[in-house]
Amino acid sequence: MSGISAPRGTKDILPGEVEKWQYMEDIVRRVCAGYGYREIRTPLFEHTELFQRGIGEATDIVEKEMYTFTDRGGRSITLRPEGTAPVVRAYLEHKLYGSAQPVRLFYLGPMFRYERPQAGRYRQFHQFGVEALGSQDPLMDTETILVALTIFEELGLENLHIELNSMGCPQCRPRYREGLKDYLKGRLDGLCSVCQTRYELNPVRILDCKEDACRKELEGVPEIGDYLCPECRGHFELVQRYLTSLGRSFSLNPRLVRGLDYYTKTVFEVIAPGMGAQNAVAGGGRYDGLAEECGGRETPAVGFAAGMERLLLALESQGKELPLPRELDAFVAVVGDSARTMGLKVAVALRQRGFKAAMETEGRSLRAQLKAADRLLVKHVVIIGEEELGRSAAIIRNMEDGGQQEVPLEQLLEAPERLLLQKISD
RNA sequence: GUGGGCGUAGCUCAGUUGGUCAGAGCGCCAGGUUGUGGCCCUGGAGGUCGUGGGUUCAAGUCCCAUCGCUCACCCCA
Repeated sequence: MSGISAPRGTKDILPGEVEKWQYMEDIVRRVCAGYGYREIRTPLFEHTELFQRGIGEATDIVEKEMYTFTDRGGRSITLRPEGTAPVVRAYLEHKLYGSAQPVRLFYLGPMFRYERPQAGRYRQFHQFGVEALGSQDPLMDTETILVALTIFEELGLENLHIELNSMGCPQCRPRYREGLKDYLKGRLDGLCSVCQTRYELNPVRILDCKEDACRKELEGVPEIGDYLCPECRGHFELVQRYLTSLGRSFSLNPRLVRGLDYYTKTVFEVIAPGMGAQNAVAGGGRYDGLAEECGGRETPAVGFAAGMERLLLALESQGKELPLPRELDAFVAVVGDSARTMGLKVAVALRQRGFKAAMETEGRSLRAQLKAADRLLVKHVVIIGEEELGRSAAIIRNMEDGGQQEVPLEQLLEAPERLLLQKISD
């Protein structure tokens, strides 16, 4: 209603909502740490070139979704649309290949893509992700998938579906690409206009097209699985075997291609049921060629990213309520000017003892103060009025059961924990 | 970029074929209880009816434009 609102595709996360985010972030950090991953924080913007080279010119992200601008120094800058390229850049820039390999990293934060917003899609959205750099072991592919699944389970999500595919490597993917083009050559007229341009630029992505016409032409399309070189085939089989050995179910989807060019070998998505169009809560895979593409040494790596808004939506659609703890341990209510000073002392003493405590500042009636405390979901109200002050005492009122008792001020100031904790455990 | 739906108090919404239509519930503030929350009662604050044009004696109510929100397509988190 007032003049300025948050920009399209962005939103404020207000108290009441932000606690859910903190809860989710805590789980992400704890699980990642439990797998030996350490947090990395990269800039929110990078040189545009990083994403152009890393993600690939022919991708939707680079073609039409980046927030790119020229800074005052004439540099082309882009708000990060994803987290992997920046992490790889940091790994190379700080020569992390010099530390013990593989390097396990995770990140958490906002990403930016210029798209039309809709349910589960925003222009500023939040992802967390992990990247394991310096390992070509299929066990590492499995590990990153496990990290994702563990986090989702800790959050309480159920019935998640894993889709797996292999994109091959520089040895075998070109052969598949050619096989695909051979198959499509006589069918170009039947493809949508977008796919006709993809034919030359990035034919593999035609597999991913949802147009009916294209799907029809693709009915007998060769699958990459038939073209994988022995190395890629063996790698993919091991990833599957490791997952199976842990009792993890998944399905193979030969059409799973992913929108970024840098993937090699394993790719996967995690799908949440019942979420409508935007049902991919996480996606990732192996990207053995990205570091070289960024101008660095060859570095095999694998990782994934998960969308936090979508996870919250998935939790909501599954009826999972995230725990919302009571915010304040105590509210100090004061009646009369002289009580204000003592109330201030009491509030400070409570906080020094580790209690979360707020106090009355508006000079309202006791009734109004209790009403306010009630709405703040406070466990206890400490009441200090002229009468109590005269007796060097205060009242502690339990807002959950309505019970209250008068206690000496001295005790409240020196050792409040017994008074409040005793009440809490009741 | 394409297409559909919607824009009336903080929130959820009523407002019949244009003529007391500027309202209700909840929320908020205050009082009833001059020192005690949740229930109840009373009162109060709060809206250029998204914005700008147009039609009309008269427009939340019709028309156009515009902005915003929302859902879907493409694609992705």
